[in-house]
Amino acid sequence: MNSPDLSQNGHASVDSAAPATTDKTPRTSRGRKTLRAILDAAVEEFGARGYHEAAISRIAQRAGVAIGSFYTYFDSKEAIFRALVADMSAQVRDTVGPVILAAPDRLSGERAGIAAFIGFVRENKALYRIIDESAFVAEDAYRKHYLDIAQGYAASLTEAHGRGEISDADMEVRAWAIMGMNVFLGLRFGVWDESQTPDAVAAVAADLISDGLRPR
Amino acid sequence: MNSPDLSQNGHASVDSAAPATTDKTPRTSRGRKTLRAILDAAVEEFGARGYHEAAISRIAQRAGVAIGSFYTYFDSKEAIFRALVADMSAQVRDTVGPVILAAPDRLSGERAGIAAFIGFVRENKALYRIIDESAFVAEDAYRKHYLDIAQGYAASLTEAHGRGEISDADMEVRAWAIMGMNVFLGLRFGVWDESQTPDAVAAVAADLISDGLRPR
DNA sequence: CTGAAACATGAACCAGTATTCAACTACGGT
DNA sequence: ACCGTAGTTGAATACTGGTTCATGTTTCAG
Repeated sequence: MNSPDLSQNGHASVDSAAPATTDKTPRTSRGRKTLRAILDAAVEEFGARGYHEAAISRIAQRAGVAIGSFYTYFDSKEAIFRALVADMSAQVRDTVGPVILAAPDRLSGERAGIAAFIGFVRENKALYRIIDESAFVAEDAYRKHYLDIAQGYAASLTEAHGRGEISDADMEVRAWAIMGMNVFLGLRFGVWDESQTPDAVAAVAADLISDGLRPR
Repeated sequence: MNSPDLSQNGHASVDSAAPATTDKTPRTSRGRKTLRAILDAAVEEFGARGYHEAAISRIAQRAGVAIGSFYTYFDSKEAIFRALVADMSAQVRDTVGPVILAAPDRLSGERAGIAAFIGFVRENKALYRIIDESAFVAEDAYRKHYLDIAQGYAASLTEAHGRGEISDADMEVRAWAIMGMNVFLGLRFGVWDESQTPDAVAAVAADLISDGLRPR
């Protein structure tokens, strides 16, 4: 495959002993700048037109470089798309995760997390679309994204249960249920329509997660 | 656009006074048979390869007809895809809706509905994928699909609240949250993995919807 | 300064495939 | 039996856009 190492701040890049024959990671600051430009252009292009309508030539144009330069940094259209998916998958986790953890208890963390997610989506509509489309372009990356999140989510739910904060049940199913909620609310109230505040939506959703529909 | 009328049993086909100049609806039983074959082949092809990888030539081949025959019934690749989306959108509603309504009360209906949905997904994986991909191929159809469902859903939640079966809150947000739950559970436990029974998953989800996470 | 490694360029190549169309065959009513 | 309409056929057309590559230019360590 061979893509430049995009890992910013920390996230170990798991290059399992790559023979480094054709490492596409830039070595000079000029290269890094070009890569950055291509990446940003790609987010715009993929976000605006979707994977298949997006054209490498247009990405290059947006980035202000020649087509050939694109291939200096990425092996293919799919390669850069995958890089973007992985990059933004990490961004979502790094944005929402800490917010949930910072809360005093699980239930209030849930609420803060949803609000943070909707806010993130509003600021990153293109990236949101990219992850969704990866289901059809790079299914394994898509699965990994949600499987990873769900796993972490289920684990923290189990912990919360250990502390007596939430009731008992299959935490994996719950994790997927709550993830689905978040994603759809993000689409509806983050991407499609911003007339409601993230907090208002999060309040309703968190209340549903905490107490359900049943009348008191 | 001009596509053949796929509406089975009832569902009014809203052909707003089409000049009928080029109606593609088959007029003979031979034609109906061919159309059916093309439709079935298209579901297979789109389901297996996704919209962009799918080829009209391959659909024709699967259906056992010539490429030209495809264009006897559909104006374009996108047209048949949209027809499939609309068709299956109706199928989902007609399958799950009645199950929910048949339940004695909203909360138990919720559970039956989720189980029915997961069951439906397992029997119709291809169609499930088609609806999801419509977000990128025919966004308006995708929006309509979920907006319609959410609307009906919110309305019935409001009714249930009127009957005192559920608590008060923004029903549209709730509808979207529950839809998202369903979709993700359908993906995870219907498409990706069938090791759990739909009923088991539905039980956990319905319990979450009814009583939330909070320990009793 | 200097040469090798990095990086940049974009025309040309090429594969895939949606759609058209002109010729042909089957059907159904009279 | 006959004719007009419905349906069938698949080679040819047309176009898009990913990828390659041979030829420059820039960077930077020594």
